[in-house]
Amino acid sequence: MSQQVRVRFAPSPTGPLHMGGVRTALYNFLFARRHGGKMILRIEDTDSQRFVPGAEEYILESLKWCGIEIDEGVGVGGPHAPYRQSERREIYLKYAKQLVDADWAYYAFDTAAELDTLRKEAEAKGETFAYNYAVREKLPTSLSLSKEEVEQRIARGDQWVIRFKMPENEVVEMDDLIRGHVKVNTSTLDDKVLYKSADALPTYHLANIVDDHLMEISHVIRGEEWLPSLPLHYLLYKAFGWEDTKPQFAHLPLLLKPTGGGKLSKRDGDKMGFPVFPLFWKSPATGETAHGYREDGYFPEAFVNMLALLGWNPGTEQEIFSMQELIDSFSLDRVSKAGARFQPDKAKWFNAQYMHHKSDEELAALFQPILKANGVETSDELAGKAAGIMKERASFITDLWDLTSYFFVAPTQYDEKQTKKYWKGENPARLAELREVLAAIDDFSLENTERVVGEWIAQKEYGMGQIMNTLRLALVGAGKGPGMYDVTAFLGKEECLKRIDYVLANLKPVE
RNA sequence: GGCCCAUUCGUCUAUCGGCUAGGACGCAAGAUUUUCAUUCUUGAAAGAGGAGUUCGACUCUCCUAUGGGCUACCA
Repeated sequence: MSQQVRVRFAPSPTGPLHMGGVRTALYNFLFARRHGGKMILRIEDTDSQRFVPGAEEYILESLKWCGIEIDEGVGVGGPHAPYRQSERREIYLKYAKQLVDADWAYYAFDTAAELDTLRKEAEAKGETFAYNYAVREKLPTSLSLSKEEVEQRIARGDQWVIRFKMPENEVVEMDDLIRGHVKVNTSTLDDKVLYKSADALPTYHLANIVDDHLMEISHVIRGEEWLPSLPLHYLLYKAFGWEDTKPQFAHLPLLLKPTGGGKLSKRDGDKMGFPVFPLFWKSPATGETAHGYREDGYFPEAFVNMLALLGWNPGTEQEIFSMQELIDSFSLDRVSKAGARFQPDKAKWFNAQYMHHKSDEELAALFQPILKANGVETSDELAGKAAGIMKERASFITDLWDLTSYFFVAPTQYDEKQTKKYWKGENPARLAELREVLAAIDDFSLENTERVVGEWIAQKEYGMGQIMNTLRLALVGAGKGPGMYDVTAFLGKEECLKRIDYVLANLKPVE
């Protein structure tokens, strides 16, 4: 790449950032890092109606959690500040007027209500209303009105918009890094609003092109939903005379629902029990809440890894990637063209992989808050040890409590099935015998206990399964858990004997 | 309706004209295991349909079908 790579992630703060948005941000970030370029965060808050308080903070926190670093933009500043479009409003009018002066745009005075009736009338006749070359000179615009009237209307405070004057019957030829060559005839396009006087703000199209130009963006990597407006954007670059610095475009495939049709939405997550947002979200307006990957026990590395492989592949059979490995292998030409259906099972699998490879120390740090929430005060060492023993069986950090609680809290209730199966016949008496065997052991390490008990069972010719499961019932309270000697070693001699004594004294054998 | 994009196992995908179509998730069976998992082995499972180009097409072209996106003074 000859010029400096500068990419941007430009979300609109209209709600929590969707995981599809996170993926777009991730691909931008990977591309920037891969090419030694800059990642810019621009907030596109040009819709004053849909602004949601807290959404911007949510976006920032989400990116941070994922390890997507911003080089320039909202939150960090930079040479092109401000990076919030609402703080750049005075910039856009000048450019909009420049387009009017160059006859690439015009003023339109229709009200929303008037346009609405025009649309309805057309619909009634089985047609579709398009604001384009066919009607713009028949409607109240600066193309049909006299110069004086236009000035008069503006002066007296009539509301107006500036619309792009879409050429008639021209073919726009575009190149997309993912989709290749695309052609569109301009007659199928309409005169998009670029600027609205009502809130003195541009629309997406104008603000986007102006800012990308001003911020020297080299590559626009965004969702496929923007492909239909690419011709407009191409024409805008042409109208401004910026064609030689026009960025390259890459339109990403969409993330689709796990089942059924359409793109992934919040509702799917609620229905099928998986998050569609990176972080927990509570709507300030409605109080509605939504699950987040973070709170649901996902590791950010796993979430990012899973997201990266949804629509991109490295061309090898590697599936587990650290962020650095993603950076080293990412390339736009290995992004697929078709939409990718999101699969919760695969996300879970990725998380389990990371879970299995975490060190005891890392797990301890993540597990401690959960232990505390369950009223357990313990050392990081023990928390990590318990987590380490059981991590192979867990997919999420949140699974760990169910898997390890008996390490920290002695059972007082005993699983019915396990009790029925093993707390009968000779087993209670054998457990009493085993208690004495254990009591005589000095070195209570896993290996030694295993050896001593093993020899005892062999010598007495007892059934291994009966003995071990009875012991499991006493120590764990159920038929679950890791290897029995993992439990004895963790608990220690004193606690083991205590739990056995409790069972011997309190649990009534079944007949 | 119009415009645009897409189409390989159920799902994510590999294949850039030579294929016995590979991997992963999930599923099934088996092995391991004192429990539950993990792990390992094996298995079932795909080129939307039709024309063309070619010695040869999953790969190229066209048509059809299907899916998706867009069609706001929202992004």
